[in-house]
Amino acid sequence: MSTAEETAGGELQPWAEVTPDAARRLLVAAVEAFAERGYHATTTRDIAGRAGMSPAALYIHYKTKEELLHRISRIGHEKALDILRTAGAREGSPAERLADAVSSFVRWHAGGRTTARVVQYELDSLGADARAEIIGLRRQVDAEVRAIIEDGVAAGDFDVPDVPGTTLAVLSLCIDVARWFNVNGPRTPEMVGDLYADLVLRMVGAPRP
Amino acid sequence: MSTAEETAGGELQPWAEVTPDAARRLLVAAVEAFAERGYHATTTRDIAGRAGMSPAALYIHYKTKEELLHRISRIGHEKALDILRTAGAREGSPAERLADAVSSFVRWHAGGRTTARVVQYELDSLGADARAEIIGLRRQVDAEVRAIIEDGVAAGDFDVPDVPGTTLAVLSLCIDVARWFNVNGPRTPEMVGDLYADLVLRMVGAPRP
DNA sequence: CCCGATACTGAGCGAGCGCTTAGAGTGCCC
DNA sequence: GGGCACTCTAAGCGCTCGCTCAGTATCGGG
Repeated sequence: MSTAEETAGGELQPWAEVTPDAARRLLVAAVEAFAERGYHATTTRDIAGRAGMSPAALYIHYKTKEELLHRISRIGHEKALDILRTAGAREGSPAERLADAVSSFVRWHAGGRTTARVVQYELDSLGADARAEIIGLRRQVDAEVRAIIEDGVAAGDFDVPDVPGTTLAVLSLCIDVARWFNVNGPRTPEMVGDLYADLVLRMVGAPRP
Repeated sequence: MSTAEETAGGELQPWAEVTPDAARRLLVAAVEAFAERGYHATTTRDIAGRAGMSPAALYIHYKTKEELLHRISRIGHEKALDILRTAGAREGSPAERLADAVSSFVRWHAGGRTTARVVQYELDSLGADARAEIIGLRRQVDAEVRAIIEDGVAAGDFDVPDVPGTTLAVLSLCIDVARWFNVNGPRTPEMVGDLYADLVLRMVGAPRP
């Protein structure tokens, strides 16, 4: 996690766990292609081409095209959950923890927009079994954010009439960053993260710095 | 606009302008199929089948499959813009107008989730020319919301450090409703509209009722 | 009563899809 | 140095895609 792990897009590579090297290259190529064109509009020939291999090479490392999407989705959701768990478990007031969770979650969606797009918007392209597994991870993501908001309400720091609804809105706001964020736009991921943390603290009626 | 215009899903039919009848049936079938499976995963045979016609019948009324998406997208964006213009032009304080804009915009995204999904998430499936036209409509949508927020800031009713960023966040929040809203879930479109209007007033630091 | 215009169908074309298979190249252990 | 496991390619199979076209049913106007 210490050495250079950036692509041309300035995106961190959380794919170090994928081995061997050829399998990782194929997976990274698939992430880029799925993010650009969508899962169904991407061909296995396109993925293999981006990885500098023949179309048949894909099937040495993955059983089907859908298995690629499944692995991308699971690793991505685990990373997102990890980010929220880290923010939720840190020391500090509920407001500080919520601001940390939102800003880091948003930074991940903006900075790793290619990955986040696939993770958040291609869920319906998975088969029933794989989709059910991913939905389980999403429930854990939801629970993580709700727990912070409930802490703030219990501590009297937040004013939230509808905790489940507000949790949903906060997550929805963060996730949609992957749809509109433009790497060549005027905002850096850090700027959006700070703006959104402030907006979310307003939404829960927390005292802001 | 007065008589029964509801589908089985309880969704208003804004497709009265599409004639003749067979062309409208094909377009409604395309909206449902695109919303369920996405544009690229939908076949022309599927669209024609849902409309109770042969695959070839589609090409009597539309030149290509993409023309169907283009027409759906344009009509949908015009409807969305119309909703925001109506709310923005009504009488009342900036807070009342913003709450009205958000709640009606959200009701449209939740109640007409099938249409909204296609309109908001299949933009990239359009060709360059059609996409450029739709992006123009989106800019007008953005301008409409920003104008209300600017009015509130000018009147001293709102506290918004970053008007463009907050406008983006408000629209993003509303649009993402089309992704997660579930017709069989616990919330009605009206409940989500009210919740979101309140959350947005908090985001802009407006006095709330 | 027939005629042309309109709306539609059945059959199918060329292309590109996901995926398979036979075989070639490469390195490692004995 | 020979055998073997692993990795990759060239070729192509069966299928479905978007779309086309010749032909049929229907119907209002003369």
